[in-house]
Amino acid sequence: MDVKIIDVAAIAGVSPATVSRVINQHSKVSTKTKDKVMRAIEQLGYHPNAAAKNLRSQRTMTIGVIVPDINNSYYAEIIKGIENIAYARHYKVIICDAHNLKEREVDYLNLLLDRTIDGVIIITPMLADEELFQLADKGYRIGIVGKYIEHDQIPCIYTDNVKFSQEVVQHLVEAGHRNIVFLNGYPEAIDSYERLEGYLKALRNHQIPFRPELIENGNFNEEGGYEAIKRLFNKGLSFSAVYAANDEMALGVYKACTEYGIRIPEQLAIVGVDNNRISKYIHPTLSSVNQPKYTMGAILMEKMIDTMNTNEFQDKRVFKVDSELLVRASSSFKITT
Amino acid sequence: MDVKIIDVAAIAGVSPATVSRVINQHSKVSTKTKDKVMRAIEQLGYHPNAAAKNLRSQRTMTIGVIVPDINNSYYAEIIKGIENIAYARHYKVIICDAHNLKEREVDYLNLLLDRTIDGVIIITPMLADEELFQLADKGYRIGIVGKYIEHDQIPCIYTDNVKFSQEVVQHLVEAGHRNIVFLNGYPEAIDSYERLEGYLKALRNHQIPFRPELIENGNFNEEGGYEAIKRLFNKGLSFSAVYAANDEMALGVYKACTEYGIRIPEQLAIVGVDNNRISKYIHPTLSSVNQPKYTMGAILMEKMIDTMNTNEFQDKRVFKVDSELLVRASSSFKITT
DNA sequence: ATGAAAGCGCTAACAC
DNA sequence: GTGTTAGCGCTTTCAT
Repeated sequence: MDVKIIDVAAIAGVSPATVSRVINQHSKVSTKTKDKVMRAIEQLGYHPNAAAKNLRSQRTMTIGVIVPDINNSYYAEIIKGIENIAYARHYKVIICDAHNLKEREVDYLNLLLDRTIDGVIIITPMLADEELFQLADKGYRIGIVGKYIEHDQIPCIYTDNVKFSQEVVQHLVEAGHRNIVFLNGYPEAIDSYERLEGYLKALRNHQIPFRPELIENGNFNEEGGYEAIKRLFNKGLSFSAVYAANDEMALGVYKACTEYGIRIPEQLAIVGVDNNRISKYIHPTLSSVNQPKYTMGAILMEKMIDTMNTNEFQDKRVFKVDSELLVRASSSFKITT
Repeated sequence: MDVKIIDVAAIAGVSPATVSRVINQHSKVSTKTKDKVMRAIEQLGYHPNAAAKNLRSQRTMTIGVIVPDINNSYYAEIIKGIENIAYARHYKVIICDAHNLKEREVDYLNLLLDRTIDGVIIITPMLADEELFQLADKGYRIGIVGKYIEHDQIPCIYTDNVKFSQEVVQHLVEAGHRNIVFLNGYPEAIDSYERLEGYLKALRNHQIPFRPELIENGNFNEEGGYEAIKRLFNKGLSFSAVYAANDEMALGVYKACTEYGIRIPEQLAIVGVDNNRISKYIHPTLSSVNQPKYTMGAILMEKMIDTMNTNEFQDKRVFKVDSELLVRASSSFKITT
């Protein structure tokens, strides 16, 4: 832009300071001068220069969002929640696709250090908690979606993996299953071990003996789920149900079943997690756990903005939201022993 | 950050200008001083302040991307291409979800005016070409994905809707269909009328009479496709195939077929566009046109960055990429008359 | 209620 | 090859 605050000031016959006050609603301006200034702004088509503003005010009104994979509808929905609140509060969102790479996560975190962004929301971080703590301790604003964090400066929102996992297993047990495979993601991921924990707890509650050979790793993706279940099939193990730690892996199980001629749900029941849109369309429809993704993004963003503005956690820091098991065809067959 | 360029300069025993030169690889620095400076930077943990840099250099190294809906895998894939190039070229990407609202598109475009971003890529813009021209004429950098634009300062990339539409219809005709429904999106959308144009051309080529009553609008979404095809069913019109201008609407057709007990593809053949991931999973699998989404995003971003840096279109401005019809089960039944 | 003036931290033009 | 200096355009004391 060529026109700057001093030009507006000249036209309006006031000082740049006054123009600034008008723009930033600094109350202490008479209605008359405010009008003059507004007219001048209008007339010149003045737009405040963001960089100058940022430099002077030491904030950018921009939040970074580090997401493992933007083209995964699970994350996209969370981003949608974040973005929507951002828009309403006049914040901008810089999207950072980490491609599931820790290195990229770190790279993007550096935007904090050079003040490109005022804060960052990390969705299911790969970074160790310790590393996040260090940044927070230095005063950088961080928020976490999808994981509980033990640091009083880091707001976080997550869902109770253990709880819904127990519900999944209970549902399967009630349908008559006692030999239930658990397909987990990468073992380091919080979502993996918490879901595993729920699985184990539920087995215990129902006095079903734990068979470690029924646990397999599928890396949270379709191919991984496909390979994992094939390993189990090939070992000749007996089981009548699969609880996959996400829908992608469940999709892999479908594929393997087609190849092996195994009927779902009569011969094998399947339950996934995420309520991926595909789960409603695939045949048979896939039972899955639905998480309030949009809400998680929205709530955390709201909290981030609030704490950045007040510099205080006036109340809640940790948000735990409930997920819900949606029973569909893939697990709707009762077996009798 | 508390440490600034002058602090580094002091420690290294040089001037701030030299430090700046080192940071920005301004060659004309002796290896010795460069080393000293690097050490000082390291030692102090110095990070250049982005706002100051932006203000001084009049650029933000940030590109805005205005997308109709981020939680649509079609767009998400394009963004992925954009984002990946941005990362490689050290650009940041501000994501702007227009929620299919022209008003929000305009809002986000304003980021250009206050120099928050150096340029903006609009994916299938709602804004009239004229309005885009005006911005470009004022020197703002704009790029378009998914539409041809007639302005020598606006790079654009798009796919040949007319061409692949003809292929779709030809495929259907070869399978014996002569009464083919065309489900289009909102009529104003370029993708709608170009696909319609291809449909009409193909009919002409095959000397099939055009029946206007076989054209219905489905607004590019599942619900719209569902309603549209129901209107046709209810009118008692005869047709044996549906060409839906996108997969979402095709999904709606599936739903209606289930309700009406119509078998796909024996009683009704269906072809969509976008190669939505669901098309591979739904039963029967949906024939669809695959667009090189990722590539479109990547190529355009590359072009944007190049032109922003050289201030010139050294060569190509318009990119036309090919799409490909993927024939699946939903249209794999030959009928004989 | 308003104005004057001092920077925010950096880069680039000009010296040397 | 390196230093000096003058801003980039804005906000914010401190006066008045």
